Amino acid sequence: MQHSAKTMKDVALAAGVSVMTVSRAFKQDTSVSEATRARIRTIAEDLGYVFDSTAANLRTQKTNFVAVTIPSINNANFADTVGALSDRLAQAGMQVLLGHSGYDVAQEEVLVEQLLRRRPEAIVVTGGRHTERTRKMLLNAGIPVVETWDLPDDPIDHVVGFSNAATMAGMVDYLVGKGLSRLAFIGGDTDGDTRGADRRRGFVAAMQARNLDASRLIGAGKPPISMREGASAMGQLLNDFPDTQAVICVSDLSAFGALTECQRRGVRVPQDIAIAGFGAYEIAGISHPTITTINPHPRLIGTQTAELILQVLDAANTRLGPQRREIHWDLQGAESA
Amino acid sequence: MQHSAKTMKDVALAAGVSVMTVSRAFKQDTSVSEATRARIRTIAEDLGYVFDSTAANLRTQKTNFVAVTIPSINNANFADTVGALSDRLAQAGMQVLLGHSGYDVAQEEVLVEQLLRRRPEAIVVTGGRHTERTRKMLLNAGIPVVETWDLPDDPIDHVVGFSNAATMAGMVDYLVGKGLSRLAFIGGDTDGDTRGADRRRGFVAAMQARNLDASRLIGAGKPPISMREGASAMGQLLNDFPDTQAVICVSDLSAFGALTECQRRGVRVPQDIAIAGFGAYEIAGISHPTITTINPHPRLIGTQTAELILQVLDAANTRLGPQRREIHWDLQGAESA
DNA sequence: TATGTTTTGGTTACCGATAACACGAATGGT
DNA sequence: ACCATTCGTGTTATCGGTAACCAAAACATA
Repeated sequence: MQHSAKTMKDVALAAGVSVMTVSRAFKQDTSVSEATRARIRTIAEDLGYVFDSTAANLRTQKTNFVAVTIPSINNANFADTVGALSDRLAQAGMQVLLGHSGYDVAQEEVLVEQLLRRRPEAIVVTGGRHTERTRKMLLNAGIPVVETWDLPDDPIDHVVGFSNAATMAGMVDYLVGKGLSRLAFIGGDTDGDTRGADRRRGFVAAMQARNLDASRLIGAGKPPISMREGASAMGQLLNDFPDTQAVICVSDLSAFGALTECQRRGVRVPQDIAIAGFGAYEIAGISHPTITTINPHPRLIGTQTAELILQVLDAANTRLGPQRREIHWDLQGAESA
Repeated sequence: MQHSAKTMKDVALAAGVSVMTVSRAFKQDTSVSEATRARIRTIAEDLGYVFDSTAANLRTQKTNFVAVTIPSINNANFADTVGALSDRLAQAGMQVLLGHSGYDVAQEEVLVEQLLRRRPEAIVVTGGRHTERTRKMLLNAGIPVVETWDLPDDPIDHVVGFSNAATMAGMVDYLVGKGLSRLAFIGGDTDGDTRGADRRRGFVAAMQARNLDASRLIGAGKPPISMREGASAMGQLLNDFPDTQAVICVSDLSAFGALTECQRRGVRVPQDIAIAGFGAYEIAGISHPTITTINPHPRLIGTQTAELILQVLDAANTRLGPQRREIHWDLQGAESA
């Protein structure tokens, strides 16, 4: 069964034509008669020939790869973005080369280097904070770079994202507008999750701007924060700051965990304490009560990124400058706050 | 900024050595002095040179790619498997090339063809049901093939999985052991999700084997079934078969949706109706009540698959036969059933 | 010092496709 | 019937690395 892999040469031989003709038969290229093309295709299929992209990539200097890094593959938000990105790029015949950095910029650096070796035609990174060397590699790569899920002050190239800090300001305003002022924040206790850290900073800044106490910060463990960690953080919050009126969690997963902890303790949500999350995960819309959250439209980030890439690659000759697409997030008021 | 990409030739020129020496400096190859290797590495970094795998892959006929197809990227179970697989393979310098088929075997066929063009050194597919042409392509590929998340009767090559039907038999036994006999099943209403369909068939077979009525099957929509669809299916079940004692859902997500529907209707779980899920998603362990579920150990499937691949590739000369690793699932008895 | 061995680095050909160019045959307009 | 296009196909060189082979230098041993 372990055949040596067939090449175009084998097909050419079997079809009695030159290798070049076989090559042509596998493309849109009109310079082959329909008759020979069909014949070659059939022969190729019969022989079990599979086109070798590797060789074509080298010759044409085009890989049809778009590299993508995300913090974790096991996160519905990022998965949504990658899914949408991948589907849209597939329509244009491009393939996603995915890597995950484990919420670690040092790991991201290793990953970016590995991915660039594969000569992708564009690269998408999640977030706007990177090591110095990562920045340098991305700048030198000579391909479009898109930073997503963030709105960096000093972008490397293109940006498709939103301000994590602004979402927190929006949520603080929403809660304050409901007459709640003793607010807390539950998030990771390191800056490994740079977007989570941005949200925490955004919370603190928004509170201070309104002359409110911003010291109720609960560290829930190493990012990403799970439901379970959200629950234990809520336990800690209820013990340490029993008069807290509302808590913003770094994600809906921790928010749901927090909610279950309240249920276990008989604390009513939102009457005794309001809970808000982030991400508009499906659970936010179906839990009981439903969770107030921020929808950053992950799929939209994916499609917009894909379309930006296709547009930039298409206009490569026209020298299109860095593009910036801001995604408008929504605050989904629901039952929990 | 749009430099033309540097090649080894540029580095060789700058370092005053031959291209071959540069090539050697980038490998374990001992036939270069440590002094020149360090010098070349430094010069390369300064020039912003990035190694081109494409060329190396063509020459060596090795890509370090392992292709993987999953039904959906947005599924915590498959994400766990891919994450574990990817991490383990990365240790061996291999990279995962991921594609998703949208729970559609025709789409899987397209995907497999695309992936094989990239000349992966092994390919992992989820499930044991494929189109005839997919089977043929995989058989002809001349690389190790691993079918996962299933235990096919007629495997293509290697297998790392478990019997979906057996898990349902186990769950039926568990529920019957609790004195419940009027059981229902909630799942997708097409066979798009082949593993889900296997579980439904397993449920029916197990019921019939125990002389129980297996007609309480609720179709919840096109796979994958969401929490929301689980909720509406539960509504339908409560209306159509009000005396049902327990329901098995095709996944924990639909089980959780079903649970929330019960909460909305004031139906007590498990006193009025017991609910069981599948997958051991995090939510099963933290919802209130916690959900009785099957843990198929998704990460274990990933690491076992990775190790099988490394072992088989390593022993390529030794002609190792098809391997079959059965993953032992656990029934996690919890509060909901 | 002479000879054998190891280390280090260079030369050439090649992986499997395709761009660029070439050329004979078919087609068309007058 | 003649010359200009267009069409269909072949030939050659090439993409950027590396295997295989080779040669000079460095080192070791008698």
